[in-house]
Amino acid sequence: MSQPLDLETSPAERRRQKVRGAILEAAERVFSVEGEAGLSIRRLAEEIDYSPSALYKYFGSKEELVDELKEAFFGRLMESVDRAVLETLSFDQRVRRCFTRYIEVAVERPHHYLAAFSSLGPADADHPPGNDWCVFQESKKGQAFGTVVALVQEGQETGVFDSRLDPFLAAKSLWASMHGLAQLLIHLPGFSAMMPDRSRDISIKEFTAFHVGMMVRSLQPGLPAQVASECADV
Amino acid sequence: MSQPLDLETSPAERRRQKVRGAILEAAERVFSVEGEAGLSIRRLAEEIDYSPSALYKYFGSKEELVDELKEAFFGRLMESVDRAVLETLSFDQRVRRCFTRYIEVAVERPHHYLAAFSSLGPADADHPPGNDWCVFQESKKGQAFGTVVALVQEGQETGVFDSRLDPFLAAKSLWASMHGLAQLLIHLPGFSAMMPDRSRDISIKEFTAFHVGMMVRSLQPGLPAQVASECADV
DNA sequence: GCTGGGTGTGAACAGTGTTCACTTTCTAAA
DNA sequence: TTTAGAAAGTGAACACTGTTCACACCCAGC
Repeated sequence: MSQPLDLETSPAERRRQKVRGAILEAAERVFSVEGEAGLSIRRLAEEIDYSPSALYKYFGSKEELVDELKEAFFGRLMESVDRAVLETLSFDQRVRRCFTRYIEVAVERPHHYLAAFSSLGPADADHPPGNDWCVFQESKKGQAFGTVVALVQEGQETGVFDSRLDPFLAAKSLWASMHGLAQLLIHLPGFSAMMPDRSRDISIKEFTAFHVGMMVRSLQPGLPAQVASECADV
Repeated sequence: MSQPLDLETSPAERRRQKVRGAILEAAERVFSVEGEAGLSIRRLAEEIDYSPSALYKYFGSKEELVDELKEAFFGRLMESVDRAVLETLSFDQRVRRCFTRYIEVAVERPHHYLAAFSSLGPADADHPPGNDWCVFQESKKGQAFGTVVALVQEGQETGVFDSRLDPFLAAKSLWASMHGLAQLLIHLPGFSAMMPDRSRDISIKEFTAFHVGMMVRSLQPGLPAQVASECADV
């Protein structure tokens, strides 16, 4: 799209990238609206006026193509969260903004978000043990997670978060809570509004603020000892 | 299976239910291991020695069949959680047990859990507004949710939970947190074990306990006023 | 100009869910 | 008991899907 037209590449290569880009662009367009279900090789081929088999000269498989969309989405997600971290706000506001952004991006592009987390299905059963953390840390998912860990640690150093909590465990817990809300907001239409008394409607924005508030509460110090110890002790 | 052989039904009807049961049984068997992806009408037909088209005399579509599996799963999930609520334990233990069970059941049958929450996809865009809560409350999902609301209210009445929190909002937040952990545990193999220092491995059980602990923390009273108000105020 | 490798294509394969005309089987009424 | 009709079961087909492969094409480098 706005790539700094590489002068090193040959015309043939540039032409190839042009077609590749067109495929990805069409895929992105379809995927945004209909998700992976509505994305078929034949439809994509039709959309860019090529034969279905031509696409296999550019992508090894449909999965490979979709993976590229997911990767690009992760980039946007991380960038959006990181931007929130860098804003000059109070720590409390920064934390809240960070979590809120995550939810916002997920809800804005529901198909992307869902696909991104359905990649590693239960199909690959028992994963190869060992350098899980290493490969994770280098991925975009891992980088985003690192941001959360740093945020927790900052809070602990300044005393607004309970320093007895393991920052990594806490970050994973926070991630789970965020992920859960994003999933429910996407899958259950009207999840946020769903209330027994109809007196007031609760928007996604409002419920997200509440949920983020609960997440922040869970990190705060000054709780009765008997409970706090049970929680911190894994 | 162990249905109290209804004497009211005709032999034909009983025979029909037998075949229907065989289909569901085969479907359950395949679905448990391979999920919806591995479940095909033709394969199911093969497994019960019928022709593929015969299944359509028992189920309107594949989706209808899978829905029945999901519904049955929800029954087991709710039953399992309800059993935890009824155990004679301290309130704190009861709450923890309840949430933990939810995660356990989800992880035990990952394909069922995932399918159960991918039913209402973003496909049905803007849902018909109105009696959301009513239809929800009557569903099995809704009943399970009601259990959580009651639990929160009990905690508030006995003073262990912050009474300023809206019990319905809190319950939804808790549900989101549970759901998120279940999803991540299923989708990201080794999510619980994933830690930077390899000194100790963290099992699913251990991390679940920690996460549930965080959830309980978020409900507790006695927090600094300025934060608590922000949280309670949606 | 020729040659070779990358580009594009149509046909085909093995799947999928689903439908439909058709036969068989069993049930219930005459 | 015979018979009409509903229910059960079937094979072939339709419209899809992802993917492969032999073939034609076109364009760059010799």
